Amino acid sequence: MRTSQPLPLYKKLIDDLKKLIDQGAFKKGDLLPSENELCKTYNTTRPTVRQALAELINTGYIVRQQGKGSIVAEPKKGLGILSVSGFTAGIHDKNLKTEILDKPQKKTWDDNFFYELSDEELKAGNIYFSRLRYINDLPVLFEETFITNIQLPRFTTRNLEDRSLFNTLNKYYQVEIKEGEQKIWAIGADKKISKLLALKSGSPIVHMKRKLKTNIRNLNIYSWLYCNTEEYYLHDNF
Amino acid sequence: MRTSQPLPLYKKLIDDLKKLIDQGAFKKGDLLPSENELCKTYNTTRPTVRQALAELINTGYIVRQQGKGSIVAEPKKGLGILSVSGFTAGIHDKNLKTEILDKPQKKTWDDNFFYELSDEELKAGNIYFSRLRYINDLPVLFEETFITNIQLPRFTTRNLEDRSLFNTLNKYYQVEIKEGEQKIWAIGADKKISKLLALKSGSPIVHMKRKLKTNIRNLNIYSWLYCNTEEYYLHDNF
DNA sequence: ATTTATAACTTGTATATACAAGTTATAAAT
DNA sequence: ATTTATAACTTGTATATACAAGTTATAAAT
Repeated sequence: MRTSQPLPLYKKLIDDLKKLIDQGAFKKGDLLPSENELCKTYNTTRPTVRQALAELINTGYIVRQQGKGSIVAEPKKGLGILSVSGFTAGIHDKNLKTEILDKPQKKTWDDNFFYELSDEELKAGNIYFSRLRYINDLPVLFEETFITNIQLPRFTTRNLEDRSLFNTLNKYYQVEIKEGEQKIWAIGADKKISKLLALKSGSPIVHMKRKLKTNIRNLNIYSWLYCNTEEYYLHDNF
Repeated sequence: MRTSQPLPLYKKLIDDLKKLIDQGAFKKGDLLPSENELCKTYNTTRPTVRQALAELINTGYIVRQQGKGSIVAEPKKGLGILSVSGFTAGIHDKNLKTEILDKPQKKTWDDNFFYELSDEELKAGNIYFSRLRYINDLPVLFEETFITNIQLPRFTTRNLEDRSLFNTLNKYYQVEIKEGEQKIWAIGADKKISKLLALKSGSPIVHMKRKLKTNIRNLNIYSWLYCNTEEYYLHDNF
């Protein structure tokens, strides 16, 4: 791979500060070093430092208070993507299980795919896989995923258990989710879905179709979700 | 009311540009005046202009492209709040109708209200109302709303038809939505809901419970939604 | 007519600086 | 001991400027 050009200073500052907060060096409520202190540390000037801090405000890492400083906050939840929550206690990692039903495989797009596809996407085809997620050994969420097959060498051999899809894309392929959309319906479970989710046929389930756009042109992630909400619900912070 | 201090220049720029885009003077895909042109018009310098443009990027009004300019975009939907969309054509204003079923009225909180309430909220009570929304004369969304009754004089006399709840709160009471959460289920419509939404009893509908926090302490907006998704779906951009 | 180079534009990153305005600890006055 | 003023800090807003780097229309060369 070609060595990429050096990061702009303000982006390095963003990365450094986010890392420090993520790692717990600064905890919620703590004051970040003042703008002038950061200027000295990074040998730069306030406009550059403030450019970085603006990004931390947007992503919810900090709030600023005039006269006081930059206060570390709870980072916002990611992108309005719904997570599954239980009615009672929080769901611990060990109560979550993911089963791969269809292993990642190269496919061509269906002729009447729900979303409109660009010519580049049509040419590239997709990588398809499906997963069934369990909470406390109860099947709760069936998910089919289509990823445009662009710049994803050896992806079909990756391990996608747990919550690792976004991690894998980010770590090995530098893919970041930029924005997206989701559509939501309530439908009656058909035969296949009711069997997967251990429900009576026709039981109300939440169906979602999502399109996530990434930082790489034409590389989009599409997913169809079918969720059993008898014991759990879909949850979203914004 | 006391005359507030003059708006900072960059905020005036934000307001002006947003207004121009909202009013359609610049349409999706159009190029905004270049930074240097805006500098001349407002008799200021690029850092100030860029401070304003940064805000427009964050709220999704524009995207910028190096070498080209600031391109007007589709503004992001607000705060991950789901809107109702049709399968076919876009929904025009005249196809939307809102019927007030229960007029705004002061109430006390239910003993086992779904969300936990602060002592101040319990003491203040709430303003309750319910609305039924139609698209093309089809009842699609039944919504019950509870607003903590704090600093809302004469609210029960306000007109809440159309999409004006947030506008009313903002315009007359300076209330802004800061953050929120939503929980989503698929349920079978009970007798009352199925009648309101003109569905067979037991038809799958989307049920949401939402809590929206505002800039005013203890003033929260709670709403229960019941949505008929046979002809339309809930839609969300993020 | 087509290709190539260039000039003139655009936004991206950065420095250097100034004063306004809010917060907080300290020193001075009572 | 308590109050008051001040100094030293913080972020907020703004000016002025410079060069890098991407885009596009135009002019020059072929």
